[in-house]
Amino acid sequence: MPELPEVETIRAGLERSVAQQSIATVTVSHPRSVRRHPGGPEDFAQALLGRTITQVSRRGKYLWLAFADGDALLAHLGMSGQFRVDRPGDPPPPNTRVEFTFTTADIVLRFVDQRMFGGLSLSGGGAAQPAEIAHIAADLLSADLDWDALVAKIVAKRSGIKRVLLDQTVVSGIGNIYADESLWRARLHYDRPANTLSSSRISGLLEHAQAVLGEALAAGGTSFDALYVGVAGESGYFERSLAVYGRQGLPCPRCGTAIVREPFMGRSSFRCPKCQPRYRVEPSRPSRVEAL
DNA sequence: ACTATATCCTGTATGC
DNA sequence: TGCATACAGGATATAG
Repeated sequence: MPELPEVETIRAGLERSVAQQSIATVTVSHPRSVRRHPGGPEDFAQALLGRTITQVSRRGKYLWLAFADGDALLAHLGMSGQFRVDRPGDPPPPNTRVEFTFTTADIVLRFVDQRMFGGLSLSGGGAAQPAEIAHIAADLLSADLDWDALVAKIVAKRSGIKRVLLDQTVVSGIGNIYADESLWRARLHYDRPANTLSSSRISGLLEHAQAVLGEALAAGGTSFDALYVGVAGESGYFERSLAVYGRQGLPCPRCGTAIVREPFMGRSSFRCPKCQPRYRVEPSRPSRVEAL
């Protein structure tokens, strides 16, 4: 599942391949992949012709190709989206949904998406930052992150801490894999209410999350299968560094206890039952009212 | 305002 | 062997 490290790996690969290129042709082979474009697939393709890409940017799990005219092509990979940079004539990978060719580069850019939770859209005036993602918070690797404000926002929430980590309007870029890995490093249970944690504990959790994301990025992301690969089809290799995600029944790398898998928020959560015990509400001590 | 859930989608794995 | 079901989960719409 593409989360921040995977999206950033793809962003960097795209920037190396398509920056300074002008779009020559656009072929949409499945309308769902451009469902957020109001004018439909034909209008989407037509509107992109001749645009020159200046750079490729990212915020959280969104990325966008900025155009010289100030607009942008906004993309989200969803569960299974990929960008592939191929040679013309290379057979298209299965589930290729949109294809681009360029006026000068001898490459074809393909948006591939098996499950089609992802998609592409044209963002008017979005080159610096698309208005469509104004609600997406800064991520833990971004320069404009306000650490203290983030901690304050989290400590005010009553939701389980994992739900908060996954809320892209609080902090962006974290998905199920890195949420579980961060919580394991911080020895926290996923359902512990955020407002039962001290600010320093939350800050520590965020430092762990930042470290996990950075390490995964350095490894090129996490590839479980062919659903996440880089723009040249290469796998990331952070999977071997995962402590808990997908490892139910295997020993916790810290204490040896078997990792468990439990449903939470309609998806799987992985934790060490010994390092990350369920949070118990402190028994409120009988309030002796002195005056009585 | 805040919190939680239903929904979208398809290839793969598992169960009977 | 074949068919049915479960599962993977990011973001959004909707409900409470």
